[in-house]
Amino acid sequence: MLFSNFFAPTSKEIPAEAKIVSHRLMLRSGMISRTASGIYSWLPLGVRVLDKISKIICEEQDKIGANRVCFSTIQPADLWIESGRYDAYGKEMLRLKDRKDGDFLYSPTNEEQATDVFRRYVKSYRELPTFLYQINWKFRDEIRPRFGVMRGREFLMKDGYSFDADFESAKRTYEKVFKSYMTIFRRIGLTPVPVRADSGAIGGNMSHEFQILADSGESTLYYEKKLLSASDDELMNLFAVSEEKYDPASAVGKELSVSKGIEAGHIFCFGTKYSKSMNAFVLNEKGEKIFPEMGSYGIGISRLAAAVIEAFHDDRGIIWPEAAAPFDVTVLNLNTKNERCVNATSEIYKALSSGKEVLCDDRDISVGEKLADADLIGIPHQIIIGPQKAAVGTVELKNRRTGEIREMSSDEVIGRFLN
RNA sequence: CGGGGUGUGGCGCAGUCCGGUAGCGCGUUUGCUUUGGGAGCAAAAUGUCGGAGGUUCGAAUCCUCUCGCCCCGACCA
Repeated sequence: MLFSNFFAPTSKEIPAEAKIVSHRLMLRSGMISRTASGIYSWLPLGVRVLDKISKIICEEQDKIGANRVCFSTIQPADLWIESGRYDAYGKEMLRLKDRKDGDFLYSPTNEEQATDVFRRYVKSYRELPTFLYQINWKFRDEIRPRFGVMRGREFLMKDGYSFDADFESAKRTYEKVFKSYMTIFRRIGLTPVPVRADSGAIGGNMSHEFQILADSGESTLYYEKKLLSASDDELMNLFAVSEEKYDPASAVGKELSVSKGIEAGHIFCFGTKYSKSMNAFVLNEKGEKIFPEMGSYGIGISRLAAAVIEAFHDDRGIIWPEAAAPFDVTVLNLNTKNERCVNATSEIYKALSSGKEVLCDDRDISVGEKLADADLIGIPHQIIIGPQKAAVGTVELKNRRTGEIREMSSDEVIGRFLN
């Protein structure tokens, strides 16, 4: 992609509305654009990040036997009246009417929808466990949206729903998801802290939140110091809670850390609440009705995009971890009128485009502006082509993460990325 | 919903107290220069001052109502 052809409205002005660094950088780098309070349009840079994160999530969910679906975002009220949540959900649910004055809603979560699909098609215990997930936009009419997409009203969430024949099986599924989530966050380059949580409106008795450590986080976490180096099997049994559940008496003798965190994921094992209320059953080997033990599992993808920025930035801009980066590498031609620079840029750009996502800055603007944009957008690797070095046949490769700059020939830099 | 702010060219703001017909910086456009860290010079364009009503010879400014947005609290991925 040529920068001259790329829609990324960058700005050096700090938007007045943005109070936290990720929100500022998302606006300044042209990732998002505000439509209304808590509602954002995602611009090309932002969409690329959402796609990168989504891809990792899909790969890891598929590995544990989850099936990707896409539920309707508009749902009839009847489904929610059946589960009892139509009234219980309150004003956070956006309610709509169609032309026939029928009651609908924009889904804030999908236990009902998942249970409805399940009960229509799954009739036998032999088909369990069943695991459906989707990546789709949700709407919750939050009392107070804030911090950009960190707490938006409309947000992209991966939500999964599992159906197991009995509690033991449901618990195994829960543990598989737990590990899958740890892998997902780590692949994105983040350090997740799983804490025991309340199950809130979803209901149930087993629940963990996955918190990303960040000073701007809204949750306060208390957890055993050794948690950050524990294996996944040990993790579930270590002491880690958010502030609301923290009771100093239960932590005596444990060496605790206290940090702020961003809740990026939340998993629940809640039993038969929905299968029973919605009459979703299968027959067991004796021909008896059984109501599946359910779990639901969410990751806030749009929030995660912001959380990654909270975790990885400096005073110049974003520093994307490779797994979430909108492009793999950016090629910066510092002088578009210098023949050597133009040739080297074109050669490198063409070579890398076959195998990498490359953003090539071919704009005829000042050097400082290009470098500033490159840092602001924060693509992990920058290939810098300027007249001084090009004259001796070299370019510079800068690692945005470490700041390290290496001089190498065009061929070397191409080889570095296409090996 | 309660409390606190705020709304003025694309963005950031001044002007509001003390009414007199809108200004600054950035960005944008054109030309020239420049080219290794948010360029220089010159010229130019862009505003129904959030909206409605009122007071007045005259309203960004005063009054009434209204809407949007931001921050602090309860809720959540």
